[in-house]
Amino acid sequence: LDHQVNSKSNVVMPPDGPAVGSPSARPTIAHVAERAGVSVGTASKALNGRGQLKESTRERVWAAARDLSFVPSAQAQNLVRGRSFAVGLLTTDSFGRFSGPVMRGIEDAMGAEQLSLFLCDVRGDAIRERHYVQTLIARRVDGLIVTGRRTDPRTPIAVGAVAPVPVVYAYVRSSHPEDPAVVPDDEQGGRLAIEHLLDVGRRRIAHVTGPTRFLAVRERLKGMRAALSDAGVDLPESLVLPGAWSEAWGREAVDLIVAERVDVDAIFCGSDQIARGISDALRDRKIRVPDDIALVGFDNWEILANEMRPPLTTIDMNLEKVGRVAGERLLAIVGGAEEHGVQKVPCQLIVRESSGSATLRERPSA
Amino acid sequence: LDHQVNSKSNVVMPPDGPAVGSPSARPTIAHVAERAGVSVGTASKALNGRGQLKESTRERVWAAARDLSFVPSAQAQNLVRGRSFAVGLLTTDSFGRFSGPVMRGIEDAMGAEQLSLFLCDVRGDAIRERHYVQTLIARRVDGLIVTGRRTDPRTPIAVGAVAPVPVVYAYVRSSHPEDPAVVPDDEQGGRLAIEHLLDVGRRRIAHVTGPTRFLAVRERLKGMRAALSDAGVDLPESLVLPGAWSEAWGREAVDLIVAERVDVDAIFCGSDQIARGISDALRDRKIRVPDDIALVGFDNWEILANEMRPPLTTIDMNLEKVGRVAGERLLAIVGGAEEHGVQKVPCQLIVRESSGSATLRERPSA
DNA sequence: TTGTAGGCGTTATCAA
DNA sequence: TTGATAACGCCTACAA
Repeated sequence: LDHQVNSKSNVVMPPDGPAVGSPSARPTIAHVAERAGVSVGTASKALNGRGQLKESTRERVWAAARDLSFVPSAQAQNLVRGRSFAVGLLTTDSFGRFSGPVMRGIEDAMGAEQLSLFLCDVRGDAIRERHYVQTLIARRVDGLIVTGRRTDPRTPIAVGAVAPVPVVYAYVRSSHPEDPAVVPDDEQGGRLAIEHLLDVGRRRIAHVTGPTRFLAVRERLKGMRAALSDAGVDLPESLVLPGAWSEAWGREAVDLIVAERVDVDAIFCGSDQIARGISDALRDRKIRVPDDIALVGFDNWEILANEMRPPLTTIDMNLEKVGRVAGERLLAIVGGAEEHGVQKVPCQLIVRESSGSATLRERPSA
Repeated sequence: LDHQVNSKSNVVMPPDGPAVGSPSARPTIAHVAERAGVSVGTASKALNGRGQLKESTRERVWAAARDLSFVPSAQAQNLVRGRSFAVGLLTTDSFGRFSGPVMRGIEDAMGAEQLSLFLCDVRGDAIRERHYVQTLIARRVDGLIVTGRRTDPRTPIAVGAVAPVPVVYAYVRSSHPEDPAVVPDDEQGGRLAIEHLLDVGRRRIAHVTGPTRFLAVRERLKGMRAALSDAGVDLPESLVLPGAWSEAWGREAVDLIVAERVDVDAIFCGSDQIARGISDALRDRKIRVPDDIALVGFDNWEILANEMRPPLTTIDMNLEKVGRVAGERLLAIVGGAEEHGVQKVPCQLIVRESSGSATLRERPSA
């Protein structure tokens, strides 16, 4: 046995693998077995608690493993298990503002099942994407999660049709609607914002938002329309102002609203950044928030929303949950379940001062 | 041979591995060999371009591999290579504002060497950290990169001393100063900011910054002092205002400065967020930027700096480079090199309008 | 030029 | 209760 173990030392150096760890390579189960005076098979059983073993043997093996600080090689284990217990995370929005929470949620779901995550920053480059997918398939990942920077459909990931790897999309859809995807419920978010503004007595509500080519923009607006129509409140087209995702556009929109002398008592903003621009422009013009105009944002980007004067009431997309659900769906598929279609995670209203729910009680609602 | 290949199908199901991919498991090199009518060894050589093979054989093997869309199992390859070609990424600042660029840089360095990244979000939890380190060691990662949310020293990662895994710290130091770490050169950054303000003719420069318990705060201040002293300009203690990393503190600081009737023609801000607060407060008071007071921030947080009125001159920490260098140092260690100590990546001045380099030319410097 | 055999570290089956 | 043995998928030295 001793000989067998030592034979490891005259193994040739791998061609591209340099001399790392070779001086004192990690102990193998053979070392443990030798030290405990048992066979490798027995050591394996002892360590994994399988089979019928004498208690004393089990303990000897454990002791040996502890002494050598033995950690079994997941590489070898996974080889026989036929799975890698890892999934690939393809991110398009290289660590942008939205990816963070989504990734955290995914990580959460995976951690619960002891799966590891391979991080791949695709950066919107098709070449990189193909390369990464190839690598991940070579690593025999159990599945793929694709995250995006926007919720619009994207061309599906090309994983060979031969031995298909399950794919779940998070904060982005596949253009093939059957592919499992998890996104925030933007329509419900829009509805939520408007219902809140109606609740606090506002009726002349404008919407300053991003470019209409974003699905999110269209869906939030749809939700807004639905809420207003349910309440029997009119929405003149002049009050819907799509533009850009920037503070500058928020400020500009205020110029427009003021120039046109539009009568408005609330603005639903398509993003917190837009809200910030609006808030600043209103203050410049001595228009009070929320007394004159109430504000509701979208994103709950706390570093912005909390610092605003007054702090911003906004819609939280529950991105962490979006990620977690995506992870859970992937795990379900890996476990043999069928998962199809887009799942929407509800948004949540975060009330702060900019919508003046407190102030409003004291004045007659319009 | 046929029999050997088919024997794969009566392999027992792994105990915890569900029925994924088993219906049509991926082709192995044996399938390729069979289809090409050669032995497994020959197929291996053909695919890897080793040994002396007849060109026609090589081509037949390649064709067979292509037909089966064969992708070699990295699991198996790495098992014989004795390396995983993967590194663990332990992030403390779960995808915060600073992690993004740092991670991108790390990813860059790794991608160049075909290494994969295991993502582990430690969330500042020691238990999670231990667990992840254990997992990563089990996966036999070639190394570890630890990123932080601030550059101050942290207790070193506990990787067993037995078969030590190389660790490099990025945007954080180990409390053991010999451990390899990569951080921005905050002192040089502070110097850069001040030299720029001096260049554009400012002399009464205040510093509004974060809590002094941050090493970054102390080092930036040190750089500021050095630059001023080199220029023979005085820095009264009353002009140094440590506080919090928030817009609110920026606004408050303006109150203080105005209340004390301090004569100031420039403010060096410890963060872009603080600068934003200062900028807003100055505008509220009709103090012009840069005409009355020039502003330089720190971070180059573009989404903020670009949207400011006027856009903010600021210091960029080159975080992506910090990450890249950290990755490269890890690779060097993996390759057998010795790497020790803290390496500082220079900051960079980003000139925008808030420091009024243009405006200033036209007025006499103070 | 090609095939055979042994081994990477682990687990599971079956025999002892 | 334990120990051989044969996989898992791949690579490489050596024999043919």
